[in-house]
Amino acid sequence: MTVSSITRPLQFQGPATVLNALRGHGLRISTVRRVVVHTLFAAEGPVSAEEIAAGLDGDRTRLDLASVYRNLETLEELGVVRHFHAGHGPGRYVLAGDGEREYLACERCGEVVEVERDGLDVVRAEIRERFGYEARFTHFPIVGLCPQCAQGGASR
Amino acid sequence: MTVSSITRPLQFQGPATVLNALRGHGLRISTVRRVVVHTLFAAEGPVSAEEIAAGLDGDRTRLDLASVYRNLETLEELGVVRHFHAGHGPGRYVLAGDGEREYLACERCGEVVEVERDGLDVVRAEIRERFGYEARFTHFPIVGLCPQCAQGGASR
DNA sequence: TTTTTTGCAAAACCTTTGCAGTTGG
DNA sequence: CCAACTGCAAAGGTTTTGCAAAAAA
Repeated sequence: MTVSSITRPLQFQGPATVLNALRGHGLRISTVRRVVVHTLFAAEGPVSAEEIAAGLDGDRTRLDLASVYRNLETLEELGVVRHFHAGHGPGRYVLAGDGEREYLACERCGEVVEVERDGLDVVRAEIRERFGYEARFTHFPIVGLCPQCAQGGASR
Repeated sequence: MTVSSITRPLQFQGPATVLNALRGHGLRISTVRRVVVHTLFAAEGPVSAEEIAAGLDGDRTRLDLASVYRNLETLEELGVVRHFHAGHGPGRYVLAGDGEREYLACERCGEVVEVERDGLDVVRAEIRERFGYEARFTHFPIVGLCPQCAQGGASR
């Protein structure tokens, strides 16, 4: 579960920015909220609710999963966070803020690579022309085999 | 949940062909098995295990869901069936047999269109060149907005 | 009769929800 | 103080699994 070329959001440069935004919306800064936000900033890429609950290093007192999900939902409504589903397994959450980044997920090893903005525009255009579909890879990214797994053999 | 341009598999032309194949593998032809196979042939496109269990017309005695899943797994191992995940909700099962057809799914209305074989080769090539990823749309199809929903406004 | 398959119940996994109690402002 | 938030427990949706009973060959 590696993630490469992760860039930082522009709109929210750090936990403090986000917490301020929350305050601005009449929301409160609870301990859980603070930890969730900090964890998202500390993460090196998309993380699951479970990873946030457990703490990225497995240390720290566990957060309640339900509270994590509720917080992620709140943050998503504010445009601070978004999530996507890459294959089976739990959803993955990332800081949003500087546009809708897209990902390619490997269905064998779980690796997720971030694609630079507009990287899939050509693909989207092709699909629009041929099928009339408006492909959106932000919530359901493209799944396939990463370069390493593609060489190594078939899929699972 | 409409599906257009569905073509019939080549390798297994009808329920009987499949049942023979099953027999050939030392498997037994139970009532449930027979019904599952017939339902797959009667379906006009990808169907969920639940739809198979309930019967396409909602009539007929319900099949046990666990048995349906077990049968689908068996049929998948034999290459008779395959399934994919289009967005949230249950997996969808289709007859396989004449190659890996691919689908485009609408994340708003649930519509699934079948893409003619090789229809996404250009897209795959593009992704391979740019990112080194071997995209596979057979198990996790492209999700987006169908022409109708794309016109109608934003997504859910 | 033997081996496969079923039916039911339970569980696993991810996520949401209800509610009483706690906490932030 | 009061609304927002938490923690826990329960439930919802999809899929899997265990096991004794039933059915296929």
